[in-house]
Amino acid sequence: MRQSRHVGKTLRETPKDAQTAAHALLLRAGFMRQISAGVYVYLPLLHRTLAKIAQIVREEMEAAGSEELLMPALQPRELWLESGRWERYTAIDGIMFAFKDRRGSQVCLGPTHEEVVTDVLRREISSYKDLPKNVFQIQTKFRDEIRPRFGLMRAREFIMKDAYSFDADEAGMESSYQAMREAYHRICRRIGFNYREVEADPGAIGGSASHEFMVLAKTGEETIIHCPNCGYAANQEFASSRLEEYPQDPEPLPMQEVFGEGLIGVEPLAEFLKIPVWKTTKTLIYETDQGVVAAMVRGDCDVNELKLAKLLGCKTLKLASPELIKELTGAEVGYAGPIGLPPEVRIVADHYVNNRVNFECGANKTNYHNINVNFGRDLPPPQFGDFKLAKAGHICPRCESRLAADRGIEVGHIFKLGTKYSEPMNCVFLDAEGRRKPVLMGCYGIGVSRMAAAWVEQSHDEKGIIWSPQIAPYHVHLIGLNLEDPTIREAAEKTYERLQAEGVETLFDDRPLRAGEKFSDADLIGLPIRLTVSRRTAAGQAVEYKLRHEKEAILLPFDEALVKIKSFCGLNS
RNA sequence: CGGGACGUAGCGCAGCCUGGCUAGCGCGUCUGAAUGGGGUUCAGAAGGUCGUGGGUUCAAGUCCCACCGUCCCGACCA
Repeated sequence: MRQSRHVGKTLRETPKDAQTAAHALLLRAGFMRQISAGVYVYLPLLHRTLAKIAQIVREEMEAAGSEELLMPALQPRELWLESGRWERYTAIDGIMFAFKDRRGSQVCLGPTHEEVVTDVLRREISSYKDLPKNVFQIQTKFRDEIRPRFGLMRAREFIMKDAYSFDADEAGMESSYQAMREAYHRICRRIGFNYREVEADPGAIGGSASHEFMVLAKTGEETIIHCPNCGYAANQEFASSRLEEYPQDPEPLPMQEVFGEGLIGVEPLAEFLKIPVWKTTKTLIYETDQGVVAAMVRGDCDVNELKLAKLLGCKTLKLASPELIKELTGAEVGYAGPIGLPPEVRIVADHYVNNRVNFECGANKTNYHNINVNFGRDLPPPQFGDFKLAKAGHICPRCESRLAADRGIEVGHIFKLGTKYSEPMNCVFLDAEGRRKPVLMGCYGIGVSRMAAAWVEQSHDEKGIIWSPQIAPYHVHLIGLNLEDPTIREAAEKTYERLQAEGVETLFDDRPLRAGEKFSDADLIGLPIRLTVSRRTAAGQAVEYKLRHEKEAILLPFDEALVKIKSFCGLNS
């Protein structure tokens, strides 16, 4: 492509809305433009990169036995009523674009395709002989995000690859899942990501097991908890951990109410009471769709709200308002405790709240705390569960090492769905004994557009993006300098022609600009190889060859440069 | 959804508090000249419904109201 005719000029200044490096660079380098909140135009350069990512994904999916199809983005409400997800996606979470068509039928723009694919496949499958099946598509998805953010990272319209597997039994589903999992590793490796696979929560999609593929980046929205010793790794919202336990007092002491004015937060409280932080207790008041809940965690911990919601079996969960807290506890925020709450408040506690002798908790009275509290004597033991938030420094659930934390960008997520959709949607088959059984499903997503952003987040310097040859929009950025000189112009044109003839994808900067501007643009756009043809090179039939991630350029005869280019980009000679 | 901020030329901003002639600046764009391997220099020029609608006023980019749009923050505290 000739840059003189290319759409997507570079910007000298960073657009003010750009928050992350990837967002800023993709805008500045002319890869995309924003159309509205969370909605972007993929300009030609980004379009090419997306196509390359999609192609890698496609090849690996097909290699793993999946078959490509394309389902509609526009979906009828009926299917979502069948699966039972309409309410959650529209009214409760409000994450789905839904509206009425001209006849008054409710329709939505698909944020995902479990319903449609289940509908499609239930018509295909009637016998165990029809299984297994595996289909995928690469398509635009729509999600009315609460807060679109960071450009392509959290957009309202984005490109996703989603695959779905259908099996007759557990073993089949397991092997489909493992095949997809391996394909995901191959995809991440081919693109060249520095990534980690982690255990994850099956969440709203549902199902029994789930893994996420996280690209490691400081600006990642997810926190990964992992064990440097045994390799355990999980999304923080799903991670387990163990806490250090401490020697307990030999005897329970009398419970006591202590005045401590304005002690907000466990650190100053522990200091004031002269007790270790682990003896303190946080009691958090939550409003849920099933009433008010008081959740207790050890003072040095936080609540994992996802785990808490699962334990409670509730659909919605949020911290109570200060007004409600005052009403229920009779105290200002900061002094809630489990003793003396109204009977309608359900009390639950994390396991690590238990097995402590003489612990502290709020007294439900402004400025007062109870110390030397003991379950059984001072209050009935509540329901216990595991809902503390795992953190770096906690003990690994699988070995004795300390956990560490990293930030990551979720680019892939795979789920074992089981019969979550096949059962309500009646996607069934007859087995060899003639018994009717629901199909076992799996679903497997990859954020194609998010991968592009994740790459930039992971691979850039102060000058611009650094693409790998695998997903770069073009292999070579050919810079022509001194083009007003006909001899040089001809040399540059000829170089361009030969590169194209050899199958090297080339962006040819034929614009009448100064060298500095061209080199700056080249660095910003970040194609992996830069070739320069100029007064310096024209005489000797040479070109100047420079890799984006290296500092020095070298002068080479064209044929030698061509060999290097092909080998660097993995092109056949 | 709650809270906050912003909307002035293609991009980034000033002007608004304290209303007053032809609304400025930098970058970019166009013309000319010089320069010619890391955003060079000089001279000149074009380009704006001041988000939209209403109101106050002799007078509104500036004050008031509504709407639209964009961005940021949001429990980590018991």
